[in-house]
Order: sequence, then structure tokens, then C-alpha cells
Amino acid sequence: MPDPEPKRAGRPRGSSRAMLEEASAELFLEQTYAGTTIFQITCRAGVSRATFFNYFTAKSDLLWVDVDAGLATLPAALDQCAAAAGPAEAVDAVERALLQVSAAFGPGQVPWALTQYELMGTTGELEASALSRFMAQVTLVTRFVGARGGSTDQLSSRAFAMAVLGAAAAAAGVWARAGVTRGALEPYVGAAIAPVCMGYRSLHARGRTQGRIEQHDCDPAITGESSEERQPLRGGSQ
Amino acid sequence: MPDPEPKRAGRPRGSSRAMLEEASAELFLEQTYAGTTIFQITCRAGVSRATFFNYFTAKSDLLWVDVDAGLATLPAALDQCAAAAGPAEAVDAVERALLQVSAAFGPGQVPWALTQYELMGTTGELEASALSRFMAQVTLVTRFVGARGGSTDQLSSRAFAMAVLGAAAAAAGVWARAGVTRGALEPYVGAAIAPVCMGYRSLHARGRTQGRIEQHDCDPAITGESSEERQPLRGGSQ
DNA sequence: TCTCGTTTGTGGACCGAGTCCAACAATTGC
DNA sequence: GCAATTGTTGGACTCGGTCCACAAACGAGA
Repeated sequence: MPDPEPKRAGRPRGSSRAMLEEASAELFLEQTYAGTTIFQITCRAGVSRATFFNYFTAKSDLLWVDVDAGLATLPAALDQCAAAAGPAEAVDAVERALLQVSAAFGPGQVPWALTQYELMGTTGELEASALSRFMAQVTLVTRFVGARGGSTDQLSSRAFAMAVLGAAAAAAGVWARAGVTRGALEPYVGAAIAPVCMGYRSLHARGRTQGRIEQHDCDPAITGESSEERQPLRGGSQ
Repeated sequence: MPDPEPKRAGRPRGSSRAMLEEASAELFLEQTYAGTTIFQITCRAGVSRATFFNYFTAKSDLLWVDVDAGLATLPAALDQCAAAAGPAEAVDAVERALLQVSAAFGPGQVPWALTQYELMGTTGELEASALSRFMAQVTLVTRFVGARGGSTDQLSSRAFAMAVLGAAAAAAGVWARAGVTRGALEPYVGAAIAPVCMGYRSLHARGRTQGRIEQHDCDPAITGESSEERQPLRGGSQ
């Protein structure tokens, strides 16, 4: 039933991620993600409801299985560009890495998260799981670019990361909704991120003169956070 | 207690959003957002727990009160640029509108959502509420730009919207974490979105030649969605 | 004054995702 | 057979959120 494992003490697993994924895929087709409870998934897989959480952190993880696998290749794709030394080269590297990752998605591999999006309404689960994944990539790209900027310009690193990944995400959304004639994902991503990369490449190519001016404006903000100011300032109230 | 209202049939309200906001602000300061239950908030405001939902859709709405108020001004700010006729002018208009909206946030007005972010861990509530708000602005900007592109190029409209709003959001995050010397939000947003706007302005200035090539690549995708292909393709499984 | 229609509040039942844990089950190695 | 290890289970619980029967409060009209 589950994958054979090397012999070692302890009870063997009676289930697997793949089994739960398969059960959930059937149920999502039959009755959508939102119409499917964890109890139903585990019943179909023949395990208890509590066992689900031995395999997945949350129900919404089921929406992102292929995306997570794809995104897991992004660090390695960036590492192939480890030789990128300056900020403009880093922008190039990110562009190439994103294209490489998106090349793994053919027309028939639309992730559940994208197909279920409009069926789900505003349950919040998809949004929460989407943004946490998105921000993990933002952190990755921000670090990659920041490490090659030779500066403390966290603002532009982070802004670039969010902009380029946002554009890529927009491309994925348009691609998913495009229907049978959609083709591969990569051209969509390429078209979407090109202007962003051009903008930031150009920013860095203008180089030290204007870049320094911008940092001067923001420098008081970047020098560090003050813990006492971190306490809320009735920011949510009048 | 609550605001006086014009006479009309029906029971008067015994509470208000402002009362609940105030109660919640006190509790968030004392014990964080995550450490505060709706029951505690309503007890402090002197109403029943179920009444909370007569005033707020969700607990997380409390995190976004000022942001929602600020974002509510974005449509009007865009409308002031109604004369923007072409796509490059639309990019300018979006840039100006975002700067205008961000100008409303001084150094002492950091929204709860941004101050509570790192205290909250990965509960999902903040992410869900953040992304739903973000996507509402994406839709707004996409429509604004798309209506001035004179084209059906949904990909570049949407990619621009997500990129520029992503960059703006990154700026807000850096600003929030910057501490007492942060100053106003607007310069951060300005620095963050300038390269994005430049990239897309340049894309449109190159105009019909290259723009058409890109659309040709994506055209099969854009011509419309096929309902039958909208059904999931085991995208979340192997 | 009484009745009716309307609006708002309440308590409680319920749902589902997610957490936690004691008890039990299954396996290996000695 | 026993100890150690790992996995499963059922059930109790939390909390955000939904729903509803009933009650409270009001203005308008008879």
C-alpha cells in the first residue's frame, strides 16, 4: 500500500501523502475544494481525520502540491547564477530563474489552486496559503538580489522581488484562465516580467548617482528598526 | 453612546464600529491581535459575541481599518486622471494615484496589519485579508489601465497592476519596520514603483511593433476561456 | 393606546479547520 | 518476550464564523 521503506524500528505508515492527494483530487473534482471536508478525504483514504495532519500541515496544502514542487526548484535555479555579481546581473538571473521554473508547467498542468480560485469565493484559505508561499519567494529573491547589490538598499531589493513575482503570478493567473489553447506558461511569464526587469536593470545601470540620492531619502528608514517604535501606535484606530 | 441617527423605525443600535475598534485596539496593545478573541472584544464593548458580525465581516477587518480607508480613495484618485487616454498615460496616472493615496500616511499612522505582522506567525488570517484587499486593487488598476490600452492585452495590464501594487506594498512593509525615523510613506512608495512604471511606460512607448509580437505569442491564450477546459486537469496531483 | 412592520441584539446550537493527548497498535532489535 | 520506537485513533477542545428563534426597541398608522 504505502511506499516500502527501509527496515527500522517503529510502526510502518499506513498511508501516504500520495494517497491523500489522490483521494482529495477525486473529491475536488466531484464537489470542489470548498465542498470537501478533511473528514471526507480521510474517509476515502481509509484513515482517521487526525491522521491527515501527520501528512499535511493544512488542508490548503493540497492546493499547492505542484506549485510547491515547482517553487522548490527556484533556489537551485538562482544558484546556477551564483556568478552574478552586481545588481543588474542579479535582475537578469532572477528573470532567467523564473523562466526556468515556469518552463516546467505545460498546458495540462494547471495547479488546483488556480483552477479552484473562482469556485471558492472569499473563503480566505486560498488567499492565506497563496500569500504565505508568495512571501517565501519574495524573501528568497530579496536576499539573492540584496546579496549582490553590495548595499543596504532593502527597499529596492524587496520592491523588485515583489514586483517581479507579482507579475509572474499575474501571468500564471491569465494562463490558467486561458483555456485549451493556452500553451506553455513560460511565454506568459516572460512577457509579464520583462518590463519589470527592464525597469530595475535600468535603475541599476543608472548606477551610483541617482541610486544614492534615492537611498539618501530613505536612509533614515533603513538604518534600523527601533524596538520601542515597533509597538503599535493606534495605527488601526482614529 | 452610539452616534445619534435620524429617526426611523426599528431598534436603535447599541454599539458601533468605532466602539468595537476602540475595544479591540486596547486589547491588541495588551495582548496582541492573535491573543485576543472576538469574545474578549465584545465583552469589553459590552455586546454579545454574535453582534460583532453585525459590524464587521471578519475579525481580520480590524487589522485594516485605516488601510481600507486609504484604499477607498484610490478610485477617486484614478478618476482625477480620467483624461489619460493611452497606456503610457495610464501608467503615469496609476503612479500619481498611488503616491496620492500613500501621502495620507504619516509616520505615526502605521496600520495594525503592519505592526502585528511579525507578532502573528503564520496564522493565515493576516495573509488572507491582505491578499483579498491587494487583489481588489489589482482588479481596479487592471481595469483602469486596460480601458486605456485600447486593446485586449489583459496580461500586461494585470501584470503591471500586480507589479506596481506589489512594489508599493513592499514599500509599506519596509516603511513600517523602519522605526521612529521613518518619515512619511510616500517617498518609499515613490522609490519602489518608479522602476516598474518606467519599465511599463517604456513597453508602451515602444508601441505597436514589439507589443504586437508579444500579443501574438499569447493571443491563443487571450482570445477567451474555454469552459470545458476550466475543469481541473489533476493539476494538483501527479 | 394598540398593532404592525422594521431594525437590531441575544444566546445557543452548530460547522469545520486545526490542536492536543492518552491509549493503543505495529514493528524492529536484542 | 520485552523495550524502544514510530504511527494511528478517538475524543475533547479552541476559535472563527454561520444561522436562527426569540426578544427588544422604535416609528407610523389606525
